[in-house]
Amino acid sequence: MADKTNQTRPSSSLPTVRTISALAGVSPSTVSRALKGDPRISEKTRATVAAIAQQEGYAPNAMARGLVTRSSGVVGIVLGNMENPFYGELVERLHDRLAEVGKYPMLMHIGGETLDSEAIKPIREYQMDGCIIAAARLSSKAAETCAHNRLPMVMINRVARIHSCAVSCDNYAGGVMAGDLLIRAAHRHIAFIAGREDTSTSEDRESGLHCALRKAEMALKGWARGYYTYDGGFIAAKELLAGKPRPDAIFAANDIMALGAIDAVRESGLRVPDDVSVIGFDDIRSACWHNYRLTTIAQPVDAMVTRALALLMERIENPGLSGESISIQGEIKVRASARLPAELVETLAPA
Amino acid sequence: MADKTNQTRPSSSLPTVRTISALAGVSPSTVSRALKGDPRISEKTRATVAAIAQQEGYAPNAMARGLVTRSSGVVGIVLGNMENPFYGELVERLHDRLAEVGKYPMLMHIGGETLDSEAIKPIREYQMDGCIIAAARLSSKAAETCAHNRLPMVMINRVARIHSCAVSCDNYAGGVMAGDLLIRAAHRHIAFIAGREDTSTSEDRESGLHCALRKAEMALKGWARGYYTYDGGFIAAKELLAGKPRPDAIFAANDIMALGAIDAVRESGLRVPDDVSVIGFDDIRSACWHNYRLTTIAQPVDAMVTRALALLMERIENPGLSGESISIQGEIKVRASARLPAELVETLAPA
DNA sequence: TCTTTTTGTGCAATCGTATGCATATCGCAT
DNA sequence: ATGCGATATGCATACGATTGCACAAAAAGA
Repeated sequence: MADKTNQTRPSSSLPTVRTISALAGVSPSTVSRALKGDPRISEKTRATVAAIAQQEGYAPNAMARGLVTRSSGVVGIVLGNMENPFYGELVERLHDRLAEVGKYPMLMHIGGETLDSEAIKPIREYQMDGCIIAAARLSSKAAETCAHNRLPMVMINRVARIHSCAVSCDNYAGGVMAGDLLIRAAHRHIAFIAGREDTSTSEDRESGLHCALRKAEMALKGWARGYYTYDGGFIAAKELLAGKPRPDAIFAANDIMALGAIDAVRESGLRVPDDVSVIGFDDIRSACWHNYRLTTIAQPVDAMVTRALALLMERIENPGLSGESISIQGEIKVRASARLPAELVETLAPA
Repeated sequence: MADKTNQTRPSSSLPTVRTISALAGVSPSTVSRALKGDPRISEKTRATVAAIAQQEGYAPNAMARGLVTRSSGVVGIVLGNMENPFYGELVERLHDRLAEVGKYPMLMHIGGETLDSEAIKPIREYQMDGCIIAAARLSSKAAETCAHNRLPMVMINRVARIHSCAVSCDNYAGGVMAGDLLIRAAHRHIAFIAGREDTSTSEDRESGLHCALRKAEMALKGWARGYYTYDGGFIAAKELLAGKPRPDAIFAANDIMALGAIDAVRESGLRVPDDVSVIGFDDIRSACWHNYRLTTIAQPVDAMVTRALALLMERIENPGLSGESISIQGEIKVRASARLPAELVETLAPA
């Protein structure tokens, strides 16, 4: 009489709760409860079920589970252009942290100019639990889309303009640090290389620089857009170096532009930092390559990822929570691409 | 009497086939068929249903669909260490191509030394349709796991040692090209910087180099391991340069090691390519930075991705297909980091 | 011995979509 | 009028796990 409920599937299929329940002589519901540690199940049953599940190589079907629990366990990661290796590093850590809380990352890439509905289709189809937006550009649009779908979302490396969550490095403070260092090193003609239009990261870093300049009663002596790319930074620096007076320091809104700027300075027959100091932002791996030794503001990636996921998880559990912005202080990494202030030189000299 | 089947859900929930079917006055099955273009549904009905679905912002639930079709639409991408920006570029294109065929990428990262069961859990839980392995290391283990789960899989940038699919650049031919170029440029002391242990990419590139050397009746004059990292390449090059006779050319198994090598050469007070030529492999973005202008073998990433996905899709549709290895010819990018052969110089001189 | 409580399991419905099969409707030839 | 093939649609079930509720068995109390 148990034939109907206990029929085991042909062994070609993967084991299901029913396979396990039949083998353990209990009901499917007991198997389900035992496997997730429901306290109502006796220790003995739990052990039996666990052993059989292990032996049969059972893995619960996430789709079936998601269907009934209304939680897919999938978190979307929206990425823009991957030219900047910073995002690769970010993704790597996001993945690892997500895995710790049992979520899995599905990649979404918005490469082009537009955020078409095609790109965000998976967030609805897969009933994503939440979304992390790590694209500097188009992130407001992506955020709107998430909000519209009532999807918990947190932006990373971007401040919230609309009602939403965001975690970023304190870009303004970073800009101030960079500016201060340059000013203390007696630079008089400081220029800035901006990222793409409408990116708060670039704007805030620039504002910080302006703040530092203002305190020293100085003004920005050059400005060019580098579009967050190496080539953009190179061209922007070339342009700045052709200006009069020629800048003696360049602060770029991110590291790859700064590296491009260093190469431009050198190609112009000038030396870094003797003739022109260069400071970047991010502290990507290549920033500490021997050829560059880029002084830069390091983004606290670990802390940012940790806080971002905390915010996200809170909102997945409680969708009613309101938006929250966190900005974390970065750390200036003093390397060789920027001239040192006299007082620092003295400190370091004895070594 | 239609109350039971036609009850619309509270508007807080997302629309489902039933919502649409109630609004369109047809059955859920008709909605399902209409939306996926089943020819049995009349044009009129299809139009009505499509319009309502559009208006209600309906998106089919991928989990429910996956449950019944036994196909999740999810393809796993197994990544190793992301230090090499090559993988970032690869992932970007993989995503875009997958989207074209209606598959979505879920990231799996195997950072550590071991490929623990935790890392591959999602492939079973999410009933992935297939898997792309883009990790140089541990890929055999990952492949074994896939095979064990009867999961269609293709390795990329890695040749198949076991019964499975793989798409790679023709690493051997690339090694030959690099070797030939160096030999034709009259280099006499050629050294090699290897990647990590047990990676076919590194071994095949080295074999190609050896082949070229043999043809010219020469022998390798230096060998060091660079572990596929910038620092590794730097240290390896330092070591090679300290050897006697000092190499006048270095071929590194990938670009970041080559960049490290260039920096090491320069830090040793030597010039590239005047004193030492350097050739890399991959053609990552930073290879064409002005400071390096690295001569390298460009991997045909687009073609590799295209072929890899074709293989994968074939095997998703027909799991019985046997393993297949594809290797695609790379292209040598002649830049400034390697001295040019006399005949090439003449060709280029007039320009 | 008979309740009452506690503890452990099972039943059955549910999530949203897909699909084999039955059926209704129509046109058209017999 | 009857039968037949097309064409278009609905019914019912399956996919696999979860969970509210009912219920059985054992333990505790009267």
